[in-house]
Amino acid sequence: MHGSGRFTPETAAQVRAAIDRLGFRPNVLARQLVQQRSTTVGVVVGALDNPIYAELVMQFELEAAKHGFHAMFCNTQGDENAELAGLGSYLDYRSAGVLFVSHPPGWIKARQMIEGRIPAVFVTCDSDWGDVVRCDDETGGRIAAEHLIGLGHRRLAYFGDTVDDASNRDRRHGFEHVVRTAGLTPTVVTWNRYRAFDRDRQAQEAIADGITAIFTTDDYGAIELLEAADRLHVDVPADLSIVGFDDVIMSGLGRIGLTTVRQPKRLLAETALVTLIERIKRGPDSPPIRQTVPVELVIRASTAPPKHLTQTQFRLS
Amino acid sequence: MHGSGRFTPETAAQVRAAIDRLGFRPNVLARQLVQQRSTTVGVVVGALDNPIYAELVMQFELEAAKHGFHAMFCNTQGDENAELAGLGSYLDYRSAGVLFVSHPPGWIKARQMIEGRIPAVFVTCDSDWGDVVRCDDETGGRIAAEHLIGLGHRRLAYFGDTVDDASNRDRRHGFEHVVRTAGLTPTVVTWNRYRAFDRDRQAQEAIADGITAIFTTDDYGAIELLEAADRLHVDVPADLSIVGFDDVIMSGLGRIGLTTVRQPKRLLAETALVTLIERIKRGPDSPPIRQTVPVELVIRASTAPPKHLTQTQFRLS
DNA sequence: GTGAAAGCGCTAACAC
DNA sequence: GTGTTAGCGCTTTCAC
Repeated sequence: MHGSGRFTPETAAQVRAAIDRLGFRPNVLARQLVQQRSTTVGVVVGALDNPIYAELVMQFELEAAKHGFHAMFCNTQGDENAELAGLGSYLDYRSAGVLFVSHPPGWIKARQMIEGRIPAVFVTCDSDWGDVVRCDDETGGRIAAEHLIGLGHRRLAYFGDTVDDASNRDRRHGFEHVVRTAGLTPTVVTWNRYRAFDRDRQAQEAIADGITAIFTTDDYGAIELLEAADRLHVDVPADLSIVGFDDVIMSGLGRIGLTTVRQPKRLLAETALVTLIERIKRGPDSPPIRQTVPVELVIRASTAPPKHLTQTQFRLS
Repeated sequence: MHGSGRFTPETAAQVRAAIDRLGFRPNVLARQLVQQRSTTVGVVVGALDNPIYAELVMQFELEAAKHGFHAMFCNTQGDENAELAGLGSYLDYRSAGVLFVSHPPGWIKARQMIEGRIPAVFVTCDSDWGDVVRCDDETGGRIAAEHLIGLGHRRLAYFGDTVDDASNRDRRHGFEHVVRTAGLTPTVVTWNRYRAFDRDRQAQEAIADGITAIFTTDDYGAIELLEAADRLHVDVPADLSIVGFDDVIMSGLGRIGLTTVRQPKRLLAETALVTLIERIKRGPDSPPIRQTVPVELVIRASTAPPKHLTQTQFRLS
């Protein structure tokens, strides 16, 4: 039935009819057992209710299906044990690969479990053992800074996540580099996304300190900041410009209107799958593959020249 | 190793050590092949980038993991063939169950494929053959109407999706019932979520028609409507009150502030999994299980008394 | 080119 | 109780 062999057309037709009639479906478990390879790919994600992950994970599945793979997934919720349990089950299923969407909370043990057994590709985050597909985070930070400085801002801040992984670090470095090159000194603040009170205080301090523009490490943080600004009656963008990173769908809503650095989600997913397939082909011993995809600045309503500039212009006119 | 049998403690320790050393993991495929049952559950979802689905699907996986199941998923994107392909692979994997998160686009063929083979539970939508777990849509529509009428609105509209499935229908019925009982006549408009231009026109017509309050069949639509209102410079809630349905995380943002009927996502997922397990236990021939979970009105900034009322109050004072 | 047979890794049933 | 064996549903190899 599977390609080879030749039968009389009527036999083939009969068989096909029987298949349809009985609804026969080959048992994937049996096939994969004997073939010693599976079409399952495991996706490990922090939490699907974070829009950027949901968008990425959706693209993964779409791409996986396109290549004949079947997607499994688990939400780690930032919990190491949940992650290891998920990875364990991918091991048990003899998955063809695992896709990490965010920096694994239990990365040491995760490595012990997976390395050399299942091809792993890290998307949107870094790794010193698996393959990695990332966007050009450094450039992202740079264009954010260039945009803000171009608008006339002189007092700039970077608001970063408590987990300072390679992606966040590169975004910050790109940003800091441009700011320093312009002869300015960026303020760097780390804020805990789980503590609303602290966030408000930190936002307020930055503003009291004369900061007029903030680059955050992701849209999630940027939107939190927007909320904090609203609560503090700080006008965005008149009193404060904000640039995010990711470009989640939400950021494009009129009411949010976040200027941000767009990650090409579809392309990230395509590249991730192609990388995975390449890795399967090359085997575990060939050197790690590292891919970078470009980013793009999307200008919306959350950025504008700082107020003192607009006032000056007003006085001049 | 699996519970029964007794060995000397040292043998057990040796074996365990060997397992750890070699990283042995039982092959799930082999086990499930011989046991004739699997721990895979398939989730079929429209598109994960719709927040309500992402939130639900995340809860499914969390619940599934809690019960020892492993989640696979596929995005149908509203495409019948994509859905059938996904269902096919769940069949091939001999999945323990399939969870439908939205009304299946290819429901006739879907039924033919799945019914009698894999337990199916429909969450947030209806079905005349599988088990269903839904929230109390009718009551949801009612409390939305009661809230708006209680605020003093007299000209009310329901904005429904083009797919008028059982959930949408019940929400509308509940809404209409209360409105009519109050001696009023609701306007019903069906809008196509894929055509922004039409939506703006329809929103404008409703407002021109004197509508002061709209209940939409989901938050997605409500937020679209909010956007349309902003574009048309219609003030929400002063000129127009809006009530959604779902309570996605986004709706709780200060800038969105959508009054909405909350679906208890976690509870829906818990109930769905319990129902699935019950179905597996009972076998395919026992009658369908239907479960309902309660909803709750969440009042935010998108609803207020209609302007003529506020003006009257102003004149009176 | 076609059919029979071996075996993938595991579990369950059955003698010992 | 413990060891052995059959067999889950496929694919692949190897005679014919």
